[in-house]
Amino acid sequence: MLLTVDANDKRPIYQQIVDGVKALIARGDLQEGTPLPTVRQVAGDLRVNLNTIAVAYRQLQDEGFLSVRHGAGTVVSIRPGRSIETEDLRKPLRPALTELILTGLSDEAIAGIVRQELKALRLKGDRR
Amino acid sequence: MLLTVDANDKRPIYQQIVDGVKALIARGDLQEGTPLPTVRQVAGDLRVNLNTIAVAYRQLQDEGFLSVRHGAGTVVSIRPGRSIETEDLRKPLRPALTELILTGLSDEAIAGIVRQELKALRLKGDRR
Amino acid sequence: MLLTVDANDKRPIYQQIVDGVKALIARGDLQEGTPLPTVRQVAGDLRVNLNTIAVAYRQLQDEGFLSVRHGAGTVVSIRPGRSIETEDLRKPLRPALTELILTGLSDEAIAGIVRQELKALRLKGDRR
Amino acid sequence: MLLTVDANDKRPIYQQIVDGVKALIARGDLQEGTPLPTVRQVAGDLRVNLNTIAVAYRQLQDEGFLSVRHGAGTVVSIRPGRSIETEDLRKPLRPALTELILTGLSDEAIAGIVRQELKALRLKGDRR
DNA sequence: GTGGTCTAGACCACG
DNA sequence: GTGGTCTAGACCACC
Repeated sequence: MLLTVDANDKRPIYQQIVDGVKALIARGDLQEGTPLPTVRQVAGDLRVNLNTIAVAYRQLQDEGFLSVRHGAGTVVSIRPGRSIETEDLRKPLRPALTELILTGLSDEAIAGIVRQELKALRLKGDRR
Repeated sequence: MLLTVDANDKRPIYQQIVDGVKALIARGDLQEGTPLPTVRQVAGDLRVNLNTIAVAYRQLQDEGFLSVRHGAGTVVSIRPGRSIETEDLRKPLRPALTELILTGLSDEAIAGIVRQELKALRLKGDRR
Repeated sequence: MLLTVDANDKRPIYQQIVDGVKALIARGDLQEGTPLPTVRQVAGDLRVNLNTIAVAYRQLQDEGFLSVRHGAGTVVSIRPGRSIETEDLRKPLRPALTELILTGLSDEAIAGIVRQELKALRLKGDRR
Repeated sequence: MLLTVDANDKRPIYQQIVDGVKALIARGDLQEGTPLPTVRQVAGDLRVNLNTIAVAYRQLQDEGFLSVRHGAGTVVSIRPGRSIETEDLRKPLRPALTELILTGLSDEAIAGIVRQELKALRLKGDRR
């Protein structure tokens, strides 16, 4: 698996897992139907508590990104389970963009950074 | 008062205050030297405990956005408190952009949304 | 416990904790990865309120000396949080040195005192 | 007068005044018998509250550095009014030295910095 | 169990 | 009157 957890990251571990899986799906590394490692295996690899991984998988399932087939493991499922409002998608962008503005960067410079990040997030197979 | 707190927001109250003040500075509503309302006043307006506001003001001071004079008030102070690395500014962007990608939006569409948000975050003069 | 608080000390309690932990790190008693006692334990040992210790730990985290994991404990983490300018390190020296000068001590005598203090502040190995 | 106050300094204003006068005495710019400007004048020059300067003068008087002659103003008085224990002089040195140690500087390097500072504090007539 | 946040209320230091 | 600190006690998020 390409997942990692960073102790210095301010996000809780379960959130890092959730975001990590989403990133892998977004870039195409994980496709519809791809089986995911078991909770136990991820927990062992990342040296993290079992419950933490279970919470992450549970949230991914709630959001419709994972499909749990009883006795047959977990597979990726692209169809989102809950409807998303664009406002909810824009909100988390704002504090991040505000920080960039406060460093004195121009709108063009910030747009350039965003374009770089988008490119990096879509580069299939780009192991961090 | 230009600050608000939203009970539904997942960020803690003090963080909402911090982000709110930064946004006001970024858009030019608060300029260098502008006095801020007292801790007690903000606390009263927002129906929030005194200490919560004090924590927010303290963090803003640590980051160099406020200059707090003990018995006197608080004023905006743009000087950078700690140097920020661009990597630290890019990281919070990624989960937000990933969510946008997962909705199926194209890079162009996402860049358009970012441009809209940047425009909204700037008020007085779109400088640069 | 190696930490103490002195009611006669003019520094606030949380600052004494911060300085105390830094001193333990500087002398090598606390090394990278060493777990720190929990907030509750320190609070109990020193007969001080929980929040006061939490404030100290938080400041140490902001300065990059501690890595706090939410549900897990706290460990020492030497990585620098913010870059420090030498000028900021020299300033607090000046009032202290001025007081020594005013007692009539020679530069050599003062330098001797400083050397003594440096020796006392280092324990494990006087490296370098 | 050569006194200044810095809003960004963490010390309270009255303490900056106290330290400033002591520094001027230590470097010889103010000598025994030298008259000091009135509280009112200093307050006006520094654009600071009258009471703040009065508190500073009061503390300097308590420590024996100022002598107030009723109706004849205030003059410098080198004989310290209260006995000083060396331990009390060493204590404020420690947090400052600890910070220097934590940056990784060697004892020699730190001693060098101290020597530089001592030299600067003694340079008569060196306007900051 | 851990740390994080918030409240209510108190007292002190500063200007 | 301002901000700074501290307490006691509560509830929540995380592991």
